[in-house]
Amino acid sequence: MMEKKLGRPRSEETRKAILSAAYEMLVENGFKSITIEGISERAGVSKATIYKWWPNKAAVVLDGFFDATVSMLGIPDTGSVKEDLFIQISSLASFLTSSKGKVLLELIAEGQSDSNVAQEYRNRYFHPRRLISKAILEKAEARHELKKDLDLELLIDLLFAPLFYRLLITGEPVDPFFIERLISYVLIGSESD
Amino acid sequence: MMEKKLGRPRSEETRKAILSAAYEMLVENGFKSITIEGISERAGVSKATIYKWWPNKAAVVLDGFFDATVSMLGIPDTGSVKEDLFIQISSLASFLTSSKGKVLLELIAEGQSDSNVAQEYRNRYFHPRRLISKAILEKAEARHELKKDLDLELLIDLLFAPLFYRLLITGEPVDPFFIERLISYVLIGSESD
Amino acid sequence: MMEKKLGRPRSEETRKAILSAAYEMLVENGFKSITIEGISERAGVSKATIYKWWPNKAAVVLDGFFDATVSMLGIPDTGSVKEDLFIQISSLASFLTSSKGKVLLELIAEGQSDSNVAQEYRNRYFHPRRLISKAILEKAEARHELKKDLDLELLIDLLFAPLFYRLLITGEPVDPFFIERLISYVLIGSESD
Amino acid sequence: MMEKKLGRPRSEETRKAILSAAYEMLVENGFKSITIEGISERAGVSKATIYKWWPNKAAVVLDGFFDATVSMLGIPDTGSVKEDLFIQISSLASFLTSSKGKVLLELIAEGQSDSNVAQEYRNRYFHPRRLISKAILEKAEARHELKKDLDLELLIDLLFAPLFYRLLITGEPVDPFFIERLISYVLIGSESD
DNA sequence: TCCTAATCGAGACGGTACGTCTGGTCTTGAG
DNA sequence: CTCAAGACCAGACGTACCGTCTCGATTAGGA
Repeated sequence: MMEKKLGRPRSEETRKAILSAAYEMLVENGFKSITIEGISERAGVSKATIYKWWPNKAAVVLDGFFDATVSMLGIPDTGSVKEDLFIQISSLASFLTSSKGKVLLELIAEGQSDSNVAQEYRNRYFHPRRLISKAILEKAEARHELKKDLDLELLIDLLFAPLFYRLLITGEPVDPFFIERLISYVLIGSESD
Repeated sequence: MMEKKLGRPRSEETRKAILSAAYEMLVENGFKSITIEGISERAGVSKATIYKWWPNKAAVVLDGFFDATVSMLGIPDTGSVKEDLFIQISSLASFLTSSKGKVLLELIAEGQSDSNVAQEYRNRYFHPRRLISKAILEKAEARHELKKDLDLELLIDLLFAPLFYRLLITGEPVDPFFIERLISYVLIGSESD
Repeated sequence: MMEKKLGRPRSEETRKAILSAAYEMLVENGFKSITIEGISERAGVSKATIYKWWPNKAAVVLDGFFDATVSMLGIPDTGSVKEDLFIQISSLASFLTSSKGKVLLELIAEGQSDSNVAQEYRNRYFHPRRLISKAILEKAEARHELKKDLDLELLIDLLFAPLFYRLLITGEPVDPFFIERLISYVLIGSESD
Repeated sequence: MMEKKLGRPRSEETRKAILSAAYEMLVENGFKSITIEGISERAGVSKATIYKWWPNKAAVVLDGFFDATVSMLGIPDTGSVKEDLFIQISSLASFLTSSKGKVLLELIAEGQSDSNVAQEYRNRYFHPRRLISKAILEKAEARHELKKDLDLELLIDLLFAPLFYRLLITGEPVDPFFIERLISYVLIGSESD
């Protein structure tokens, strides 16, 4: 019934050193420039140890990223959908446009050719945040701020997709004014009365 | 005053061989698996020749891709915005979900770490298509199908962003039913009267 | 005054398992292919245990070899030097050309870069056998089969060196006919009267 | 009929740099301590280039050794077999006991587990020298210094084997006095009259 | 029966070198 | 001047063993 733990236990210190090294290098020079050899050197750790616990570069880097990006994820609750959404979307936008957020975009890029990576950022990043958005909208629904029977999933897509569209594709700026207009427009069709 | 063209002229045959080789390999195994060495071998061309005319892998591959994807780009004109948009968005969606379209997503991914690539697909792919969308909406405006003073740029973002959001990030399906709901919802706030 | 033997005593079973594993692997695939890791696995023993008792690979392997090659070493005594020598040299030759003997040649090879190894095979293999050869020759001297005041050491070198010369260097065969001629020629200059 | 020589020709400079580096390291620290990586670094050459032209470490090192050890190989001709042999054997002995000669012993060692190596030193080193010994003995035969119908091959084995036997196995010294006695004893059975 | 001390297995770890691969540059001679 | 052929450097890849190191479980004799 009990799991046996034979042999020398895995060093937590080493694990952290690897993840920090990976994350630092990620922020400094971007995903593309990272090498396992570099991580190993920076972390003062043997390459073999890295390969022992992670199958490839993407896996280490993802772990490093999410290990460092454990955030609060509080649900804003001002009493107004618009404000709640503005808070959530703004904070996402300012993260994405920071140097740390750039990394997330690179991981999304990596996910196009590595489905494990895609799986990871969906589960570890997008899914939890989507639940929050949904909670915001459901509360608003309960307060009768919104029409009944709205397609909340579509609504969420409409609220978030443009941020990534601009950052990943068109390169247009994502500023508070844009977010303001975005929320306003998307919610027009959803207001009750 | 005239530019002199001394020596052996550049071989058009060679140029085409390189671009086709690049494109074929792109469709077959994806961007990541492409190597200049592979292209050189497949095209029966020296590596040095490739480097002579393109600065790096991404440049050749982009050229190969856009060289092969010269499409019609007709402006749909059914007399109904919804239908026009449905035609344009559907055809984009079916392209993006095809094996050739997958390549575009990979190029977008590549663009996250190589701004030249980003510049290229913006200018050669997205900009022309955006003009068409704008034309559709402006015609509709002229027909008074839409309210005056709409933020057309925002509208276009809202119509296209969700496709890429789903394909690049969430992995949710992009089917005709989704497109239908998307267009409907986005246009609610824009209809005149 | 007495040595204290505190703690758990060394396991004889383990010692044997290591030596047998080493010897088997030695005969199967040769010295070069042996790894401590392999021995440890095959013997069902921890690497650390091996390093506890032997300083390096060569030491274990040597022990394994000599542990398995404890031979009779009887002194032939037919009454005739030639025959006695023929018996001894032939049996050496047939050992050296067997798969087990090949190992001895590999150990000699190893001895060129590891003086401990050289020391070991000299003391544990060659010295005892040289004493026998000397005994044979001294008996013959006592029987007046040989001249007085012969340089027995030189004689022994001349009798054995060619075997190793052929096996280690020239690759020429070492067969009974060769041994016959060898002994005959070497003893010509040594016969009394 | 003509061999075509397409492409960039192999760099002679690079080839030499590799062989010298290999040889220097061989003499300095012995065969065991040599690494391809070390040679590559010392020669200022890419590892890939080394692997392009030589299949493994032994091959490079052998080439380096024989490239550096191109010797005169004159046939001594004093008119006396004993003296001729003494000259040849002495010069071999002093080579073998020098730091450069130690390398040859290490190559012989390597040859025990790599038959290509064995083949090489037989063809490139031992065979030519054996021909000289034979020439010396044949001249002596022609001068009637030696008996007719002697087994010259055996004679040569007896003259050279003890040197290697002592150096490779017993560790006994190989000095002029020993060589003197060796030659004298071996030739006793061969003198005419 | 408990205590003390050494041995042992399992296996993590920092290293070093392996032999391979690709990117990008350079050198030749033919066209 | 262009091109094919192909040699070359740089540097990361992922693997294999090395020899060292915990950790917990065993196994003796002595208290």
